[in-house]
Amino acid sequence: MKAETSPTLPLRERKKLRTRQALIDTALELFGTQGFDGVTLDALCDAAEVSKRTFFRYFDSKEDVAMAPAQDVWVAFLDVLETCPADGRPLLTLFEDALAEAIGRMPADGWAGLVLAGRRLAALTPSMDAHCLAFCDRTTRTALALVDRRLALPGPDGQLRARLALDLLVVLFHRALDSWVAQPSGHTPQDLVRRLRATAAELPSVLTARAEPHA
Amino acid sequence: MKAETSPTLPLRERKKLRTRQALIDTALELFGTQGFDGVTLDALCDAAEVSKRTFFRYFDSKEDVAMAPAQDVWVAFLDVLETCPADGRPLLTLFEDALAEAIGRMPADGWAGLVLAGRRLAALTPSMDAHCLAFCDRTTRTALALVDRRLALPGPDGQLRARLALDLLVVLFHRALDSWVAQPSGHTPQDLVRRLRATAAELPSVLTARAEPHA
DNA sequence: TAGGCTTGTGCCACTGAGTGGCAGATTCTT
DNA sequence: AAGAATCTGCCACTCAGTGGCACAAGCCTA
Repeated sequence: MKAETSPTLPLRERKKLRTRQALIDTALELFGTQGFDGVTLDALCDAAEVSKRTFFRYFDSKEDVAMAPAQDVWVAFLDVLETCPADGRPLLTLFEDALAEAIGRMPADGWAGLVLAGRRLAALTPSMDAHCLAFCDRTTRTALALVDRRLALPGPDGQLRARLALDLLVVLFHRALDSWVAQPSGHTPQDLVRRLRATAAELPSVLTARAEPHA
Repeated sequence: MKAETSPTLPLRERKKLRTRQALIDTALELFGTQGFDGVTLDALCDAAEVSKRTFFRYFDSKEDVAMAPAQDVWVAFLDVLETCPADGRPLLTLFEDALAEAIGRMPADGWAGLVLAGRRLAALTPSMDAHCLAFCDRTTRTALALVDRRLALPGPDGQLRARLALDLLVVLFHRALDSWVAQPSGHTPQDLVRRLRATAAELPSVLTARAEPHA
């Protein structure tokens, strides 16, 4: 990941960004080789040359640092949602488009690799998975409040429908991530968007799909 | 919650069930009055008159004990899914029906109250929410494996569609729980099923619902 | 009903995540 | 250059969760 920071930022802010990024990089590196539970916070802080106290000024938990790149997408998503045109698109399409754009905004050079590392780790570490799901849930609630403020949700169940649409989006994103992570190579943001679209395309048939017993 | 246990069970098993239920009851009672974080494990174990070591022989974590009643539904769900007829119903309907039956199997006398207490707690306690979501995710995976074994999932995307259907079910259940918890009274399993059905009925319109900017 | 056998429990010491407080260092402002 | 604001390091602390071992309670034969 590039450590390059806008030179307009004051020195103090640049240093903070660098420390943060250093923690993310070394964390994912160490976790990747020794496993999440195989690395104590003390060891991580030692490697990153910060005190444990400082670590917790940047991240809320040990899990947090490994999920930071993935969380960036959702922060961007909220930002897109805040400013995107509220035309007549179906709500779910609007959300999909916003998420696709948010993914597109991610830095092209190191982000994908960090997300990949984070997801692979989450697959092996229940507590990371839990934190990830909880984060998505919180983001969903924030997004709902945002949408409720900006848009007129029609009908008495408008709020519920919007919430369901957001829940659906989260589900689609996770399944898209699954298949994206599973592929052997070509882990680009663009490819992730492609998989998101493909997963979304399955949705209508999910509502009606049938299955027969084995022959 | 009834402590009555089948008299056919050996004494040792009956004792275990009683200890387990005592832990659940006192936990939800203490958490309810002093908050999840306001009660240490030592205090809880002291109140339930067991050692901390014993607590962890019954539950994997402090969060676990408060979620036990809610988890029972999903255990029952897997059981229903294992034995239900695999007729031509749409997959999602099949899942819905199975969950409805699982809810119906819950004991009528104290279960609803415990789930209610657990959910209210989860709304205030991020770590409980996280554990709950993670548990549902794990159950989803187990269910998928089960379905894959029992049913012929058609097409190359059959697996994905089944997974999405299960994800949808979990989302529907959570939204149903939300509205069930929000109502002032009448917290019965039957009412929860009613709300699950009502939420599911919204699903088709979610895929196409639109929203306009505020007037 | 006394013997061993299995299984559950209590106790204790330990690891590791996360927090509060304060003193000292670094950056910003004027 | 000095003072204000902010960030960091250090240390002691709480509490969740684990491993190990001795003991006790239910179980099963003779």
